[in-house]
Amino acid sequence: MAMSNSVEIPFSTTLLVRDTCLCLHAQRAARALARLFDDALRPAGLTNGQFSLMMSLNRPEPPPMGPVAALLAMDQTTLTAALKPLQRKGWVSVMENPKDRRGRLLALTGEGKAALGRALPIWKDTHAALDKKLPDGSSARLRQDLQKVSGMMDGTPKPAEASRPRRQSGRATGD
Amino acid sequence: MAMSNSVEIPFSTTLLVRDTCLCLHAQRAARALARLFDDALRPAGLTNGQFSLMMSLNRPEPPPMGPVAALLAMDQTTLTAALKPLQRKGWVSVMENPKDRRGRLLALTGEGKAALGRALPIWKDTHAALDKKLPDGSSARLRQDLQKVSGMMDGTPKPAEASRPRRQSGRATGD
DNA sequence: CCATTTTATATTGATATCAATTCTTTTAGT
DNA sequence: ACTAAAAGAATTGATATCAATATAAAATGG
Repeated sequence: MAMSNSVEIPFSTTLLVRDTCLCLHAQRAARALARLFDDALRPAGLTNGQFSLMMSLNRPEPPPMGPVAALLAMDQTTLTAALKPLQRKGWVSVMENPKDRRGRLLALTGEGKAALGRALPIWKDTHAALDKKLPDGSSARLRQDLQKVSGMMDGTPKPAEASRPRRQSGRATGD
Repeated sequence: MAMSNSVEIPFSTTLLVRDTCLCLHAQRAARALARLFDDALRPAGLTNGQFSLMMSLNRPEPPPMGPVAALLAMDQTTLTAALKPLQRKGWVSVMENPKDRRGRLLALTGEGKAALGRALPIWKDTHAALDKKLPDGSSARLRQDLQKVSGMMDGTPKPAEASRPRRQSGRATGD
């Protein structure tokens, strides 16, 4: 009598989702590429994410956190957390912005630049090998398409909801 | 004697990496898509990853863990961890395989199927909206290219290294 | 049948990710 | 200046991710 009415989604639907879901495909490819670059960069003491983050800090002027998080399409709190191990290693310095004491300015240290310099040729080789393994033109096309996707969701908050709270309602309850 | 010799990577290199790194582009797009689907699926009490995982369990026969992890291109230990909250919710059952008592068989419960059924229309709508926002043909092309990337790294261990240890050497030491 | 190896999964520890919240500082409005 | 609102980050708590390792059971080779 329990009768949860087991809605029985057809297997064909499962196959459809499995084959068409862009989000699933993106997560899979992201995991696979992360492992590829993590393995390659391990001798340099960096993960793929740390490499990208540190490279994004290699600028003429130390950037504040907000724009860096936006560039990497990650939550600001994720960036705060990601900086911790890099600060501990002495590769990144986080200093108060004298012009706005709420803000922080992020900069590579000398050691950080050296580590990044050691990682760079590994990145070059790994990426070149990846490019070569992909069918001609795939690489550039994929890059553009991925950029479209991340660009679609970033800065442009649809009108009709300007300045919404950080996110809608309570977290998933899952009764 | 410290002499870290601050290798000064040119800013142009930073821009090159930022613009061409497939791994970075994949991570950004994956994060953006994850947020999109997480937000949409929240009322159903699922994240995008939980949705994909549960959908992959909607089969005629309960699969063991290995193939599911491979399908999702995730580490087996990640799958073990990902199952925990779903088991707690009573949406997925993990049972010992009577044919091979090392293994586990994964199955959706009735409640799990019901939850997945509630999430399905949300996925459909979200994905349709996403497709519509992408330039014509981008969606299918992106899917194919992503599949090539994840497929490139999965089952086909190059010869000349058969049965390598789970991963090469020690973890990144950092310095 | 027993010892060795291999296979399937779990555990531990570290980092990554994000929602919700809090704290501080700045900016706006008066 | 004073107050209220907004902005930038940090913290907390939960899940995700993976390397290294451990455990158990099956397969394999005498």
